[in-house]
Amino acid sequence: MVRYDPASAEPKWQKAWDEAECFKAHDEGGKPKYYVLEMFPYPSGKIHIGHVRNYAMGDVIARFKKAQGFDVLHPMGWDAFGLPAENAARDNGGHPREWTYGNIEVMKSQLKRMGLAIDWSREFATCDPEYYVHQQKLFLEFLKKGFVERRESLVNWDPVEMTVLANEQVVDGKGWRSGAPVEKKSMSTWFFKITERADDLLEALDDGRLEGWPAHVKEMQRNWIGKSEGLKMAFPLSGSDLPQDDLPIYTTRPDTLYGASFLGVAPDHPLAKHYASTDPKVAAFVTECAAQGTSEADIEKAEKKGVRLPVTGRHPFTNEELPVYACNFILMQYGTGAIFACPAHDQRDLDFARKYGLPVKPVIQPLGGHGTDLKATAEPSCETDDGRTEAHTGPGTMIHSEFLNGKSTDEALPAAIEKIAEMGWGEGTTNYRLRDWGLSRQRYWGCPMPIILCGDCGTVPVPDDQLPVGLPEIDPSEFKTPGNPLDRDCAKAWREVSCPKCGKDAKRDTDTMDTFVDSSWYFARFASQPEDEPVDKAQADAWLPVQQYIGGIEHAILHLLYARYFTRMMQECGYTEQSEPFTNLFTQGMVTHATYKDEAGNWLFPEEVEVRGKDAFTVDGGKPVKIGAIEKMSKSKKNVVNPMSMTDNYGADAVRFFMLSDSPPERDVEWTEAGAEGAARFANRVHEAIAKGEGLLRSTGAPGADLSDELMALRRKTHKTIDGVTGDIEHFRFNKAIARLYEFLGALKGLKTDGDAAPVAAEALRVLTQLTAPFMPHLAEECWAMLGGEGLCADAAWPKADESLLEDDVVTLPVQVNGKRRGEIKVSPDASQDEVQKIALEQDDIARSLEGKTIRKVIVVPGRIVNVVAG
RNA sequence: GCGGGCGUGGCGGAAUGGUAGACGCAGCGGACUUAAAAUCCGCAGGCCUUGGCCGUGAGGGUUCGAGUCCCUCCGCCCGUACCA
Repeated sequence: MVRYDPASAEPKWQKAWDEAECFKAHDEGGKPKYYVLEMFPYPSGKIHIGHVRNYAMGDVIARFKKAQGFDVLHPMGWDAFGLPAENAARDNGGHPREWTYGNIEVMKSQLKRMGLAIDWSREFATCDPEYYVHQQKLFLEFLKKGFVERRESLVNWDPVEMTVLANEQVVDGKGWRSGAPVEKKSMSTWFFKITERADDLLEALDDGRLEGWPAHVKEMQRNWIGKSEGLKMAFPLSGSDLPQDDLPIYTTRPDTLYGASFLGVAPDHPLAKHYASTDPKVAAFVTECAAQGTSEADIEKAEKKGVRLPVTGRHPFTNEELPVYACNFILMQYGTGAIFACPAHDQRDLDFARKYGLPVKPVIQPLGGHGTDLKATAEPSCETDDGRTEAHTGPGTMIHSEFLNGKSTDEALPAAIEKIAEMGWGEGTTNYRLRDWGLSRQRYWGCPMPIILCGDCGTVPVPDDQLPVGLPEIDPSEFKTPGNPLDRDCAKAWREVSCPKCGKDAKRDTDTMDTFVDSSWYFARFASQPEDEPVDKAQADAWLPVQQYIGGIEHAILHLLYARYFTRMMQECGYTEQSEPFTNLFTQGMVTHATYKDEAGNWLFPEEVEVRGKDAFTVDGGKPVKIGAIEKMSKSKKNVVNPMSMTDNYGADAVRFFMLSDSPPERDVEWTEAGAEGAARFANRVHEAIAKGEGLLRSTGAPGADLSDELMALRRKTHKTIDGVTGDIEHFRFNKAIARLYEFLGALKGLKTDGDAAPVAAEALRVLTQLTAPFMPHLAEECWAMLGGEGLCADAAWPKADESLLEDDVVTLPVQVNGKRRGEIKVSPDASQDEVQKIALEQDDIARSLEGKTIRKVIVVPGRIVNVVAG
């Protein structure tokens, strides 16, 4: 018998699919539409095993939905702008464009080798001018509608490299390459006013529009938007050289106002900056904070520190003068950048108060237990039972708070707001953690802003007939110089233009757009790509929203929130009826691999290592190798495998199959060679089983009604497998679908293919082939052809389970005594509870276990279990 | 720090509150072979002498019954706004 040979079969069937235009989406036609999309890849050089997992999942869905009769759109493209292309140009010479398109070519051929059911006719890269011209048009439309504006913002500035740094490029407050302390610099940049949509973005998480999203992703977005109800109020200031009369603060805990012991402002708050200009101590502190990382984690994890400012603020209720500090844990971007601190009921405030000897005034008596004898005191309080001291941030009863005394915290909150509003000091307000989306990037390899900056007219849109604003040709050597080449002489001719409004000398905006903009509407462009506008509404809405979106959890917040926001803006501009882009979302886990180190502690690639049992050795030399932790694949630890060499070894089907077989798709999966071998073995076993039924689909009809028990059992197994695998695919339980395929293949052992058995075998083998097809599409075609199936397996209709064959005529029920399994009984599935109870109590093992005991209760769960309670 | 996730045999993992360990990997035994590879068949959570006992990160709780629900704790991973 001929063994299955993926190396010859896979290219053969890929060609057959191509020629039949099997996976082309049809805009016209009466079939229901289904849009399945995986997050498009960044063209980094070659495909990663993580891509294989992602696209294998989408491919299962695409093929499954096609078989179920849908007109499927399953496109592919490239998220092609971004910093790595410039880094590559700097390090290796060449132009970012060449590097990017070269990578795309390689990765496309690699994806094709995977045999994915993709409609390649809709492919584009975001760096194609034909794509970004429409992005520039959208930007200008959004500008006209007031969704975008230009304003000042702070960035990480590397004074040596003369460039803006990403947060990840700031290490310990220093630039990653130069090592120079990073400065915070103010620049005029563009913002999408996403905060204006915060409420709708939040509401849609709960009003049913995103029912098909994982709850945890919605929770993450909810927290990210961070809506809070609170109080905005101003504390009147006194002191020398006052730049402002009062200090507006924001708090979500106005109930703790009587516990206030100081006021705090962010280090980059105008008040702090004002005193920094005259007081060296304040200046030193502000500079120190500016050097601290800008990321939220850095700020929150840093030791709580501050510096006293020469002002005090008057407490509106007590008239007490509270000291004002600049504190490193206050964020200028959140609220008003200023707070009142209540150390007794906020941990950060308490840490700070301890350090600087500030009073701690408890005003909430915790519910129940400890803390009942609290007094207003300058000492740290709220001791817990084990002697630690921590702030009580939970609910309780108000004390030492005049008009609030005796109220619960829930009652005190609105009461305090009302009183402050009455007195005219402030008002209740809603605040969001979400900030506007700054989209300007001081980089070359991105979509240019279609804006001209004129000294007289300000920001002027580039006229429509001059779009796209392309990237100027730049000599590759320019990328060796740090900073944005668009700002330098090499781009002078491109940059210096006359103002379209007044005709005077002006210059282009040299910033390019955040690459998140590129990925915020690509899914719409896949659905419809007219030449003269971003999308055609009718055509786009025929496909949108994406029914199934699949990608990494790392995009749970930013990309998905931005895409949701963009869809709303496009809706308002009349490009779609939709407000939400993705109906169902699935977030898949990462691919991990063991790490290896040689005796000297150097990382080794998996192909340099031979694993024998629990030990490992180098391939050349046989020196001992230390096996380390199983971790996310990363170049630095060399624990990466090349999907293409794996495909050479085992076949694309086996690689795809293994990626889906071992772990639930939302969880991380560990790549192992043994697993890929197992998948290849499965392919061979299927091929072998099918070979027994060669031509059977041509030579035999449907199974008859009068069959032996054995053949009936096989038919039941066949139909139960259809039912199970169908449900598993629908619910993204690919690992379980595959387990069922293994089980089914096992049940086909010793299959007879003659006489009465022929039609039953034909049915079983056809079902095996078709259920395997979404996972191993090439093998399935080979099997389909062997069985004598008509046309391509990829075009065949999905098998339907016969309901009458899904139930057995006898069920086995476990019987427990006091919750422990003591025996089992066989009963008819429709036996009454009384009958089941009777049979259970008479069963030998059960009767023995019950000897000398009194039966108190018998619980019968139909079709499940019997539990006898006895004592 | 905050937010999210995960924790079950040697390993990946199954299990609408109802037989814990389906299925796979590695392992062991057997068949085939001069031999090996490949393939096929079988065994397999742990502990005690055939029937039990113990077992789902730790500790409590709810229940006739808990891997699953509740509370407390431990460990690991991800996100944290200019990486994509």
